[in-house]
Amino acid sequence: MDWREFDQNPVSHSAAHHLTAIQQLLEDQGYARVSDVARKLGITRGSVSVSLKGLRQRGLVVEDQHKHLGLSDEGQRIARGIHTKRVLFQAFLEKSLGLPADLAEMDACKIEHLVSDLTAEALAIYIDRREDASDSSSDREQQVNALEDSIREGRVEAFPGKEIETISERLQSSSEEQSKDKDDE
Amino acid sequence: MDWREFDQNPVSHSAAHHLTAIQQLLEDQGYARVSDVARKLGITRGSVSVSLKGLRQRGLVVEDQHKHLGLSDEGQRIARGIHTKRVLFQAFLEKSLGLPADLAEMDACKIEHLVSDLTAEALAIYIDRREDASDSSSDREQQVNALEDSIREGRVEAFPGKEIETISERLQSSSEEQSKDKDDE
DNA sequence: TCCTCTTGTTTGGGTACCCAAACGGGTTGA
DNA sequence: TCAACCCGTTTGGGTACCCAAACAAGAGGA
Repeated sequence: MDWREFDQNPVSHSAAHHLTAIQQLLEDQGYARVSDVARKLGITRGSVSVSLKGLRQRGLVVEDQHKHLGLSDEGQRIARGIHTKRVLFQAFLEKSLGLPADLAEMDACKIEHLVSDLTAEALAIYIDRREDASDSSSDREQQVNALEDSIREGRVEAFPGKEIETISERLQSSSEEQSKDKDDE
Repeated sequence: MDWREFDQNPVSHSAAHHLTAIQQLLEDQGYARVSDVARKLGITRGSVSVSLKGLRQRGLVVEDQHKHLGLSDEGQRIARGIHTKRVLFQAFLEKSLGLPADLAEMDACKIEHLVSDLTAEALAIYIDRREDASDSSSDREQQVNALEDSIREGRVEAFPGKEIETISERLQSSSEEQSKDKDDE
């Protein structure tokens, strides 16, 4: 598998944030201009101007006669998809893994545009089923406690600690067995 | 929160793969040279030569008198961490979310270097607890079935479909409630 | 010895981002 | 009317990657 698949995504990290920024500005204030996007993303107007030129050529962003920005159908679809992925991952990291909200937000932001649609779909189904099935609050509490124990013991300081690496090795060897079984078929 | 945190990671996607490639080559064949790394990553020797110059300056990669590459302690720690994260995420995507192995591998590869150590730690704990707790095979089967239903219904074609977006909206509004509660305190 | 192969490096070109700075067009208050 | 200001765009510079191509150095085989 080519490890460089990462940069042949539908949209880059930068593009993802430009699109979602426009979408959010439209929701919040009814319009979006280059300056608004620049302010929201914390970069210069010049950078946004250039980036949007590309997105306009790709047909994701449109502009009316008053320099007001909008999203094409495809642009909307992409922006919605990214937003959905962010929400799903943030919720999973926070509620299932027990991570603090700010860290969950940051990690979700980093990966939102990278994961495939099918992965997001599967995560949604997974979260949905867990929520129905059990008293998730006590579940989450247990996870938070386990995590805090781990932090207290200082394992995270030198990642990966011994315990986590044992788990990782076990997972790896079990998946190797599986692929061996597959070869035997 | 600054959305550009993504590029101020300990190592870039490229660097991550250079380091893990060296580590794996050392395991597999006992040595690693520029050409070996280039072959493994599918890029030219020239690119690897330049990239490794930077990693050597950062003290992550070392070189003996015979042009044989190695990892410093810090380099080893980073490579091990990335590898561990890849294994954890791949296992989660495949076994808990029921994704096909190749997709799980691809998505894990994309995010392995981005997630924080604490997130990986939490995921390890999470996986570990689930494995002990329940008959995970039937769990996984259920998840796979649910996912296949979803695919059959063609929801993934136009991501995000209605159902998944409903879940996402619910998650979002519940987390907004939470932060409102926090403000009231 | 000489030819050939492999190896590692350097160089010039390309892409995708970012910034700072300058410029031209509007709007607005004095 | 005109200076002050905000807008969007363009331009030159910087970083981090990639490639292709040219080079020098070493290792062998004929």
